[in-house]
Amino acid sequence: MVEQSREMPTLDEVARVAGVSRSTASRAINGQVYVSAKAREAVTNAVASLGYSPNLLARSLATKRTNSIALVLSERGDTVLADPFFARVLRGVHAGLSGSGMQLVLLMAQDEQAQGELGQYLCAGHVDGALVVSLHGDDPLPDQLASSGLPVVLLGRPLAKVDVPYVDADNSTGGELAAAHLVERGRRHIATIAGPRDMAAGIDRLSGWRRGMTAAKRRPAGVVHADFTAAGGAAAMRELLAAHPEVDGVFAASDLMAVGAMQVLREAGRRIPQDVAVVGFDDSELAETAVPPLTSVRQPIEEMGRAITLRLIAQINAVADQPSSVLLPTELVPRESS
Amino acid sequence: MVEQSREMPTLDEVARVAGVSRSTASRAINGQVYVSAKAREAVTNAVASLGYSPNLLARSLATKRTNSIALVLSERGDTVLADPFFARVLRGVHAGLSGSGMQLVLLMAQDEQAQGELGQYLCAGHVDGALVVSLHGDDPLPDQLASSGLPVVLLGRPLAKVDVPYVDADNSTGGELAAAHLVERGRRHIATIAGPRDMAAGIDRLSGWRRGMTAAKRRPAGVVHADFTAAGGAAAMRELLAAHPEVDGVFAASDLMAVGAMQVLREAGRRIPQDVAVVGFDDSELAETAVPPLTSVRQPIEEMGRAITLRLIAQINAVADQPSSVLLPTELVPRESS
DNA sequence: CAATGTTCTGGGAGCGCTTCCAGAACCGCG
DNA sequence: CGCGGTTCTGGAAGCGCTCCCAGAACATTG
Repeated sequence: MVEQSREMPTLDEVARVAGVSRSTASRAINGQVYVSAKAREAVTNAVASLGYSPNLLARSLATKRTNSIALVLSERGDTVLADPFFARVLRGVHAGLSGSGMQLVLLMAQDEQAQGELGQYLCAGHVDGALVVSLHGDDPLPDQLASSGLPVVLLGRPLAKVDVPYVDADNSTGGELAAAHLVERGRRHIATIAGPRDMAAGIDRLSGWRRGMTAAKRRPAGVVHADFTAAGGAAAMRELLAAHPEVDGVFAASDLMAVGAMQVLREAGRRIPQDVAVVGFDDSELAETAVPPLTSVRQPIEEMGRAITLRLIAQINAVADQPSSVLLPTELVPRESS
Repeated sequence: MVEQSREMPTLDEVARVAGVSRSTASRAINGQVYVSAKAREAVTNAVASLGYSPNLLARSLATKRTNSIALVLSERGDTVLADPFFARVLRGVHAGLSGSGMQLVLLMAQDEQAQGELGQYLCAGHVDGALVVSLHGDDPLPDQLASSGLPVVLLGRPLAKVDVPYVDADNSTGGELAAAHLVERGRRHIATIAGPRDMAAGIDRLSGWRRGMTAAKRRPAGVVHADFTAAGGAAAMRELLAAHPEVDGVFAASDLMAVGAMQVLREAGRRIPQDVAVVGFDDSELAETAVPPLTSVRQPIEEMGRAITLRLIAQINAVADQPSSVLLPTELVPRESS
């Protein structure tokens, strides 16, 4: 059942059919110089007639280049995959990869134990480099990988100061934009549902929002941390309503949390945006389909995925002069919820 | 910049440090029989002290086993990745993979030209098997792969009769359930927004719905095909309203189309579910968050992803007695839209 | 025509691993 | 003590490819 119906032809056979040596066949196939037109043609024909395609494994073993990179989700895979964020990153990575001839290996740390295996797998020469999406900023993996010499680029600012290049959205400015927007909309009691304290995205959005509030000379009307999920956002909103019933503007650090919050607001009889204006973060599809459509801070996730990929490929090819890290701009997309 | 800081130790070095031959070291590492306790311990120590981890490439070359499988998205990658369907499949695949020690390589046919490369890559021995998610039923890829001897399992019934095992949801029964439900809710003029004619999912849901209608002795009050997107669903709904203003029940073959349809209904002043009951398909997150929450036919997507993965692994390991194909049950999840 | 380059070619040594095979070491037994 | 049997070991031959190197073939000069 597992048998490969036809044995794959090898380079030796190609060489034999073409009447040249294996070396010459190899050179012809790889388009190198110093191959006579005659030999090249013979090899080309042999390849075609045999339906030869090189064994990439063997090639990799010889060249120490695998032409594939890993996308590492350093989170429990089942959780992170539920997040549309991930799909968008993947799209960006895919875009960045296209035309490079590289393949993508998807890896997820499913549990503690697998974390070790993962590092081992990555260092065992199966990939040329790794993209690490590590939502929790204190992840040891990036450092571990980088110190083993594997080219690594991070998506998302790491919390610890590690010497690994990263690409992130300008979360801080995004938070600032949200604050400014709510102020501009005439809101007087502005609260925030912040992300987790152990994720850079959570921290930076919150600090940006704080900066925006300070700049507008406003005092925060409540700060509650949640976990970026809809349920978490709902719980946080309940908490906020209880503690600060006067709240009339909320910045949720993710669209998912914003949607959860809107649900709670609706149940509490608050109209959106008349009674309470809501701003989310991500500008995901969810924001567009929400009722009412959600004002949200757009972060260019696909772009980020693309950026880390290009950056990694450049690093693998030892292109010099790479910026160590990049923040991509965020922008506010006003809709009807504010 | 690309240098691997420390050269990876090889099996030879382990053997030398342990004072045994390479063969013995290999046997010890792979836990084979016929290794003396003494030798085994020496090797174990050497491995630990050197920080050795086997080069999987070399191992694969020797064993002709790569311990990785491909997930092939035989659609334009950027499109398919936007679909939450895909994320759920991936989650299922991931679950199915866990504990098997296999890795996942993600492949997408980005364009016509890449389609060929893709097939070549897959057959070039880089993976032990392939999962093919091919939404358009007339995709030539599955057949091509299977005939090259590579173990392949499909997600989604292929349109052409090919000799490749597949796993799909019982779309037909799902459509039937939707019809029966709308009838039971007392709807008299039931229409459907069907999926594309060239996808098995579209065809099967429609035929099931037709069967359900016939069983209830009802005549369809309109059938419009759309493309599974929200915009498509909206356009279809407009068409339906124009042609059949009396419609009071709609089965949309995807949640996305259902949401689009609901938008149009709302704009047309129809109340949901009082004036028009709506049933979707997928039971996605969208169905839960829609306003009003959408009655939908649940298909166990994660389960399907898991099933194809287990099936493929079994096939790779040449486990006999595999059912050729499987339909997983669908069920109706009633919510407030009907 | 010898001398000097410039293409082009095949042999062969790897890459790091598994695995076959033949033989060494050890076991208990008559 | 010799003998068949079991357990263990190292040598060596691959897996399919790349790439170095020495030399062959050919072209170009004085």
